[in-house]
Amino acid sequence: MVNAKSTFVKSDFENAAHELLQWYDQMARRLPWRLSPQARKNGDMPDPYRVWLSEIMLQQTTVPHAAPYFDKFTRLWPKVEDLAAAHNDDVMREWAGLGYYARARNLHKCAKVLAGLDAFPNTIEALLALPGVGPYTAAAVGSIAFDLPVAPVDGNIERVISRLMAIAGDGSAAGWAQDKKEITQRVQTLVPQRSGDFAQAMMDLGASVCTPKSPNCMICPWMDICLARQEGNQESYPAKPKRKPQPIRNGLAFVIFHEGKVLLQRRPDSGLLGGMLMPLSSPWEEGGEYTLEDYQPVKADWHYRGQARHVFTHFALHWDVYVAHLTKKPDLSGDWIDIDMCLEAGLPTVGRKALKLALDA
DNA sequence: AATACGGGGTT
DNA sequence: AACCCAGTATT
Repeated sequence: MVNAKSTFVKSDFENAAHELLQWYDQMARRLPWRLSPQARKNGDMPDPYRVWLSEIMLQQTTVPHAAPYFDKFTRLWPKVEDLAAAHNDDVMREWAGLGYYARARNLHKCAKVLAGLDAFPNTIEALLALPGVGPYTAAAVGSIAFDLPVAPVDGNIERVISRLMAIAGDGSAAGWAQDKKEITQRVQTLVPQRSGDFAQAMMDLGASVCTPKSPNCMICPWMDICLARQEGNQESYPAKPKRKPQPIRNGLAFVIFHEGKVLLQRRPDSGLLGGMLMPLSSPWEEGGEYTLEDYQPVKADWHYRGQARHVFTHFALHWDVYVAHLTKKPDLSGDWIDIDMCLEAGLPTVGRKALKLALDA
């Protein structure tokens, strides 16, 4: 019974949380949704609404990308009741460009639930019941907003803990699933009294020190106790399965102008870019070939403006952009938006790319 | 367990 | 061009 892993005992990392918190007290990033460790030690706690909002925005999204959206949302809707009272179209428009648009729909749905409650849910079970809140977000909000004795596990913390405790399987999907389970269990054994700061400290460590490539171990508060560093294989952790390459899909975009306006249509609520405004388009199924003749939404004198390229999660789109200036208003459903306003109308990035090509010329 | 679902940064 | 994400919901 003597490999390195089975000899793990809690005391190996007995002071780990304390050492990390000492580092965090000096090095904490200042973020719009965050209370400083000094403020928290004085007994202040953050507004749970702001913590929840930030964590939804930060799902699979970097701090620099999310921060301006957080500022905008809290300016437009300072309290959860304000967000709950907003029109869904406005929420979707303001979210445009952040990606994973189901988050925006669930955010608004969740705000309506929260506005009907007497207090913000403050147990893991109650948080998990909210739309758009999964295991990570429940633990993040629980610890950061309420100091519940739990640790969130996101990609950063998976990496930090897998290195600290040398947790890595064979790199298969099944092996990684097992690793994640073990990481989630083991990190709980480290959680100190200041669980909110501990969670934020691990995120800061992952973001600024224990980076995926070339981690800066020399300035790490866990330098001496990190098992991966003792092995000298920091970068081999975590052992994640390879992602499979994405296929390319082709499609045609149809940007229709009429009397200084452009026609946009709202996509169905579910599925890719759900609920977002976009130019008209052919389908873009894998292996599909679409011709102007067969797929034009209206007979017109179409002009080719170039190809908009965009990478989604599981495929890349090569979208050939055609424009038409119609003198007679076509019989097509959708919203006619002033040309000057259309780039601020709340389009997802791929829609903006196509529109920019169409407006150049 | 696998897939759908954006977008941008780093190397 | 490959890799990395401050994940959740659905199948």
